[in-house]
Amino acid sequence: MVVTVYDVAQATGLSIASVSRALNGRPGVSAATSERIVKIAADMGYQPNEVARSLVAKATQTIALLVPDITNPFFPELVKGVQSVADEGDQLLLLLDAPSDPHRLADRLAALRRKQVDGVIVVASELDSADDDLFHGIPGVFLDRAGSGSAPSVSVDQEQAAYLATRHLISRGHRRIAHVLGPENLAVSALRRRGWERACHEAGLPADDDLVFHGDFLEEGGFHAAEQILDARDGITAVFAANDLSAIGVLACCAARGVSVPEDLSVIGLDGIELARFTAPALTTVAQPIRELGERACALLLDVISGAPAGDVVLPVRLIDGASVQAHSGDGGGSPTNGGQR
Amino acid sequence: MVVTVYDVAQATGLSIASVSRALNGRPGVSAATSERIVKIAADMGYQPNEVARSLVAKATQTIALLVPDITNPFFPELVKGVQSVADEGDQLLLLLDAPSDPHRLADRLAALRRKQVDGVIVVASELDSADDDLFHGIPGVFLDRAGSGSAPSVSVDQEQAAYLATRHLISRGHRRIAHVLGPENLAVSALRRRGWERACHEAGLPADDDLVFHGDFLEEGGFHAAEQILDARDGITAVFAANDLSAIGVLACCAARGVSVPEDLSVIGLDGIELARFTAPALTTVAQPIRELGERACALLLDVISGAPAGDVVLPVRLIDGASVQAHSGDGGGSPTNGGQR
DNA sequence: GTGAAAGCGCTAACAG
DNA sequence: CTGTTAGCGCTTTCAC
Repeated sequence: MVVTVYDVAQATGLSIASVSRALNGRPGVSAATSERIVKIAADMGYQPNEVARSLVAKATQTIALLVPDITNPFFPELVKGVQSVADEGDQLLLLLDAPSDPHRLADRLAALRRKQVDGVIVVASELDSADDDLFHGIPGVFLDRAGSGSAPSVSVDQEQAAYLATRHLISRGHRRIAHVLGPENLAVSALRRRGWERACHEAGLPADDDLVFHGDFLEEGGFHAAEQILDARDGITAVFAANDLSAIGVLACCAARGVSVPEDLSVIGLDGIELARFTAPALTTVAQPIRELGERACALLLDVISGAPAGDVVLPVRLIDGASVQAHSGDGGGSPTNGGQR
Repeated sequence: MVVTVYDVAQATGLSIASVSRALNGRPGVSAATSERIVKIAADMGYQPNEVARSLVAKATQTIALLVPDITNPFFPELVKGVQSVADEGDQLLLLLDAPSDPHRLADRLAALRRKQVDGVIVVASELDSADDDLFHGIPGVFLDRAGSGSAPSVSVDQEQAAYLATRHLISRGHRRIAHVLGPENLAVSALRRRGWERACHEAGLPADDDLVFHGDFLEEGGFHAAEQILDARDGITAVFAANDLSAIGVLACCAARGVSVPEDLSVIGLDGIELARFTAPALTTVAQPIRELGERACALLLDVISGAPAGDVVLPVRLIDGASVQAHSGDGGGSPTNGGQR
């Protein structure tokens, strides 16, 4: 039914050894025979069985990427980055969703190990406990989570990113800045909150619980948080949402209630997803170099696999000026605001 | 280094056959020994090598999902659907991006075949030529593309969906309705355009080239198209964007130019992505049952793999009322519009 | 340059 | 109930 090296050997009248050599371009066959073998194999529609090959090679040319929630636009952009270098390295990329439950995550990882994947990248932004040797022997790297010891990582300084976002609002004269949290159990959420706090404290501004609103990194949570912010109002003139999706939820709520952004309320996000350019108004945000994060992570993994020394990588963020932040009448330093793009 | 059945056999003093039986819960071992084997194996940290197992089983318990552009939010939602039933079926799901170039697509498929995946789902919305036996022997199903003959498919009636979207605008009194196209080379684009045309013609409305604007299924293209629409204006009071992402681009452009939606221009999309609920204003759109499409496709594939008879599946769409469409002063029939949600 | 044979780790007859 | 023995399809020594 399916044609194997045996069939090719028989058809050519040669041994499977020669066939294998020829098909893999390995030396030890005369150019002439090699050519003949390749041609006949092609004619017969021979396709090597990678499973058999992997069994002897003890390598599968396959790496896995575990992503917490493919539905969040941040991750697909990350995937693109990983994909591009995986392709270059001729590795097949398996994308799968990572259970947030560390126990189930470990199971998935074990399954991958049994499948003999050559390496694993886990996007651990939404993972809390940095669990010891999650990887249990297989080469692995963490993406979007700072050094957890057990494996090299590629990430940005989340606390700093949040700090910068908040600084931006402060420089525009805002004195009461609300923060929409990420999911409470995540390390990133805590880091981003801390960055916001640091910026506020440093500027002598309040950063107490009254200014903190629950969120979930999704539009829904941002929308909800905004409802509460708008209900309370409480002198708040700006909000720093823990990520862009939350910020989009905030914008949606404002629109629904006729609160105009940035005139009545300034909004800043964090992530720099593509979509942020197409909100109304365009979202001001602190962007992570998303694609590059993916690329570096994959390159790093390839290094680890080949046994090269590998250290942690931390990439810089940068502010992207949209039209969702406006100078507030207060004092405040900073240059005059960009008043929107219309 | 890695522990194998041999090591376990040695440790228990039994044969590899018994070990294999016990580990797989197959009959032919006494409960007592079986228990002992399992325990010892666990202690030793034994992990079966799936590659070896696959070689003999001639099955990998793995299916692949080829998606054109994971960056378009439509697809991640689809993935979720597929994932859920793949999990139930204990199949590992490989997600990979499908080159739009049919030649490179064929290569990818060939690679998957060599990897011995048990089946493949190809999201073919963005594929033009329905190429004969793309699958070349491996069980496969098409997702989001109507019957192409070579493999069963799961889809919605795209022409009808577009027709419904346009009908909705017409029922709100709009008489000059622009259409933002999808990528020109795609079959879906043509179908959606045709649906728009049918609705217009049927109502005695114009559907000529002046009303058709290029797009790319992305925000960018929608934004661009909107610029042209607003520049020309030309009596246009509503636009039907070929997909939600395009519609989002249109909304962004309107916002940037101070054109209010739906007061000055009504906008309707097609897809029903999650995000459509959080635009400003919330997008009115014809929704595909995205998750269910994924679920059905995977279920169908599982059927095909197990040799069960499998027919094409067509799922219904439904209108989701947002706040981006408003009744137009003209005549028009239909019930009074929902004036926005604020 | 070419072939015979061993073996990757596992499952599945077939004997005992 | 348990062990021996063949392979699955391929790569790779090791002889010739």
